[in-house]
Amino acid sequence: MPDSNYTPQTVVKRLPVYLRVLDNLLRREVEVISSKELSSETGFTAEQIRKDLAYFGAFGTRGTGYQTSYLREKILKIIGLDQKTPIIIIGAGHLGIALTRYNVTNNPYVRVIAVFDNDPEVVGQKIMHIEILGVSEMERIIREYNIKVAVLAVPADKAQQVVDELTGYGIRAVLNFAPTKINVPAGIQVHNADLAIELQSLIYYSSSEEERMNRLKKSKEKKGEKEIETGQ
Amino acid sequence: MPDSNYTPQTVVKRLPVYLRVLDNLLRREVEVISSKELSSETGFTAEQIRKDLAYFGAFGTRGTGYQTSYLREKILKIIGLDQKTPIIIIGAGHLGIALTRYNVTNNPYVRVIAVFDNDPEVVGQKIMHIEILGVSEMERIIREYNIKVAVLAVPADKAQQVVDELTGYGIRAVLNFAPTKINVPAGIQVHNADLAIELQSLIYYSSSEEERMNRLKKSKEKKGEKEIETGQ
DNA sequence: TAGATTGTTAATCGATTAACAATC
DNA sequence: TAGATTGTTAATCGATTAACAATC
Repeated sequence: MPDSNYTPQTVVKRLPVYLRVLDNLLRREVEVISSKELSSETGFTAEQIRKDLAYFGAFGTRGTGYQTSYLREKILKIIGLDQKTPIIIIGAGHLGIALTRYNVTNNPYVRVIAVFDNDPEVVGQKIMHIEILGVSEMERIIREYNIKVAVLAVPADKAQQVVDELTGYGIRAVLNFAPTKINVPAGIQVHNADLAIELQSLIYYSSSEEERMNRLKKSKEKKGEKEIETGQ
Repeated sequence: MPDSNYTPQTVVKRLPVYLRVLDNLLRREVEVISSKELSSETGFTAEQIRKDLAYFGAFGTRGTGYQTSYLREKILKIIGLDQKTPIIIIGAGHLGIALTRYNVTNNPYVRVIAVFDNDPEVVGQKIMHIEILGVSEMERIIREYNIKVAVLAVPADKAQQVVDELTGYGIRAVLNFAPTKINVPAGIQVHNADLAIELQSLIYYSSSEEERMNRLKKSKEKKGEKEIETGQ
């Protein structure tokens, strides 16, 4: 029963793109924007943009378009970015450090409260002004700051165990960079940001259609042979 | 005209997941696996897995399942990972460095040929054993190693310009970490791995359905008020 | 042969695109 | 009023799920 207020995930994923474009437009002091112009800025169709926004309300003016700053405010509210979201990052390896720096410098909508690691060598150090804490401090920090969102940058073999802990402490959404499937109770969101998988699926497209078809043909032929060999 | 050999992108994105699971199974010396078991390892349905594989051929044995090592070989061929793919990484900032290390240590299917940066301070340094070269060397390296895949980790305002160069030198697929839309000629693939956007869409789900509905309601009410205020 | 599981076709579901009335 | 553009409903497209015959 997808209740009447259900919004497809595919729509939700586009909202931050709209937000970014609106931020850029405001910087350029563009005060009004049509769905057609938003289309050329985002790469999504104008129809899709209008339909996406219609899930949440009617924010435009017929004949004119959308008031940039007003639409931005609305989208901020819809996503829940009207206040800075406190987040934590688990894992202070190279990726964890890069993600911390990235979010501190480039993501104005979140506040990185702390980074956690189990290596005593790095605990106590700082990434920019953010402290690296031992994992034993996780529960305290999560509860103290009422943190709901965690970024996971730990090795694959530690990921499930860490997420079990996190959900136990009240975390509701995890951005998982560990290359492994994670099981969570209903209602908890895990989004996978699997860099190796992204790259590998891209490699599929890096050969021409012709090369792919040749590989495929060879694949099918070999299967044929194999069946004959073993089929007797 | 989606020709008969066209494979949906959504299927291609699942192939590396199958590959990873098969790698793990082989390590555990599991020799045969059913679509049902693959389902529990991947989180995709058994029907979907069988249908995905059917795009490329018939690799299983009815009544038995799939031979792990054979299916792995086939998927390697399909994606084009049967030989190590040479890639380059553009941008030796924190993210570029993290991506380089990550792929060198964790992605056995690619070989990072070089990292490029325009900062003379970092050019000449090494990340693990990989050299950081000036961007003026890009063309030479791309042509010398016949590189088709690039990972882009440069600031947003440099991204389009760099990609224009890359495609000019023969790059056919770009994994873009820069938070901006990139325009490319037909036939060139750009996949966006936008970390801030991933995180922001996750934040949407970090509040409960109730909280979201409240925000939404408020949003719609305010819009209502606004219409009344300005509608006279 | 009986049991299991694939490969494939048909049915369903969901998302995108097209069309257009509403309205600024 | 004429032109423009939204918001919304209907049509289309594509992907997932269900069903089942083929076959090991």
